[in-house]
Amino acid sequence: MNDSQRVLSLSISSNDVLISELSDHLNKNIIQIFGRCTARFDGRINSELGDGDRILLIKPDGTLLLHGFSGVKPLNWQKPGAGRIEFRIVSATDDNASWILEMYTYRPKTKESFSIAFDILYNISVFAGKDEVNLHIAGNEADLQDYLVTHPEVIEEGFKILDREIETPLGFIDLLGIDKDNIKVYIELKKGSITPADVFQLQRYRNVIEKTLLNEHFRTMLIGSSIADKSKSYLKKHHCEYKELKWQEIFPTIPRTKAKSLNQFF
Amino acid sequence: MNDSQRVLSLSISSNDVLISELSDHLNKNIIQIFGRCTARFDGRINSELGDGDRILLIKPDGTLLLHGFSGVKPLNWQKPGAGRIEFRIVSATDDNASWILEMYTYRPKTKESFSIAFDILYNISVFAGKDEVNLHIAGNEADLQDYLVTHPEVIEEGFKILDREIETPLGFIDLLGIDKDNIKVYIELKKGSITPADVFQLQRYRNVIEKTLLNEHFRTMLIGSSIADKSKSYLKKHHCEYKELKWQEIFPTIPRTKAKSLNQFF
DNA sequence: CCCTATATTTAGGCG
DNA sequence: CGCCTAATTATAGGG
Repeated sequence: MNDSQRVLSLSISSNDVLISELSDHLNKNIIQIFGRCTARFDGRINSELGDGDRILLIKPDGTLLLHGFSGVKPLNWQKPGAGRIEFRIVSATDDNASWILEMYTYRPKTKESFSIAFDILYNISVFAGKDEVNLHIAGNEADLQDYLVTHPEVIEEGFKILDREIETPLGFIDLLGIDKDNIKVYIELKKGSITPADVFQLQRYRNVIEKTLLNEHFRTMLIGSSIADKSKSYLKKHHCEYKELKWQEIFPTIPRTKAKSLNQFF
Repeated sequence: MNDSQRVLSLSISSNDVLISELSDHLNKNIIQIFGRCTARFDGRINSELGDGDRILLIKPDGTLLLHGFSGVKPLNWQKPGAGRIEFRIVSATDDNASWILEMYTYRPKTKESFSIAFDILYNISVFAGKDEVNLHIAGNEADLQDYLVTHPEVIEEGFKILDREIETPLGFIDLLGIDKDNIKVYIELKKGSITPADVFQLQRYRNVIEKTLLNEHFRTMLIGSSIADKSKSYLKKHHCEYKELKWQEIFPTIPRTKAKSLNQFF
């Protein structure tokens, strides 16, 4: 398929041809249907979507995305792993004057069914392409952990990291360090805001470590970029510490490749 | 705009016209660009996306979605709330033989920049439409909570609900009930599987309630659809209970409206 | 606006 | 495959 054939606009005038063409492109190319529709999803939840103009994307792996005119999340969707996607055209009225394009699929793994009914079709297109998905991400929690191992001084002066991913009976603690006074410090690391769940978790770990270390003095610390007052005082009350690290300020930007002329924007 | 004008395919031959047309449709209609591109996102995280064929959707509210050929999640995206989206065309080579379409936007609230560079454009389309988004969902946790309030007998015979959303020093407990022996039961409700975090949370709450109720006997219970063995035994060890509710079986299906002919699929 | 909690979370990693 | 956890989580709801 050369470049001029990357995009195909399907004719919506002939019903039989349309259904057969859609089937041809399923699991090969992206099928896109723009029209007015209703939808229904049943499975993990039941949802019913009233009339509206939407864009349906059907990816080659079977992913279904039904997008409205706002927001990041689709109105309805289905993950890959469903059975074959079926199309059919049914009469909307007794006199066969108008038609409805229906799509249906069922995903046995999660017992989910998803169906859409278009009563107006504005456009049906097919997109052919290749994408190796070469996505590099820098700055996630694992990267932050790496950074602290090589830059322990941002935690405290004279700080040293002894180990990471320390196993406890309850799971793993991100980091074990030692402060300038040779006191062990167990650290739970969060990229963003500290949630009550994080606080509970650290408190649990503290209880477990207490039993392990017996009378040895030690510290437990949550590192994150922000915390609610309520959580902060709760932590303090339970002998846990909070250290704020605005990682967006300290974490290095990934080196820019000469990504075409993109960087000229900056 | 009548139906025949819902979809517009922009000509990609004239650079100046293209940029001006794109600007015209921004924040009015959905702009869709299908082409070969690279992308870069900086802000909460830094990401660099290598060459590939993708579909870019720009919604009227400023939402940006860059989709590849598989999966539910976009490869890159940006939430609404960014500044104006800018387009420009730059020369890819010294002899001006080929061009690159660049898109850039910055979201001050989260200090995020997002840029995309298309070196091949297969298709640029614009979609006009209206969507009131009439989405009804049944079966989420709030519905399950409502259901238990009116059907407490599914928890235990002779059970009664006394209160909901009980405040603690850190967070809320979903339900407070009383069993057939007049023992108070504090309940944490989950739609799906119980996670270790849920278990910690309930245990914490139990400790807090212990101090409040002093010598009064009480029960604490996690309700969910499944649990790992490890969590189950941990719960038991800490005098917390687990009650399994396969809500998908007990929760009523939402009544089907005559959604065109959709239901004929079932 | 901050804070909290849910989600058809999705997706990845490990045992 | 189940379990666990991070995520540019997104998003809604409450104070």
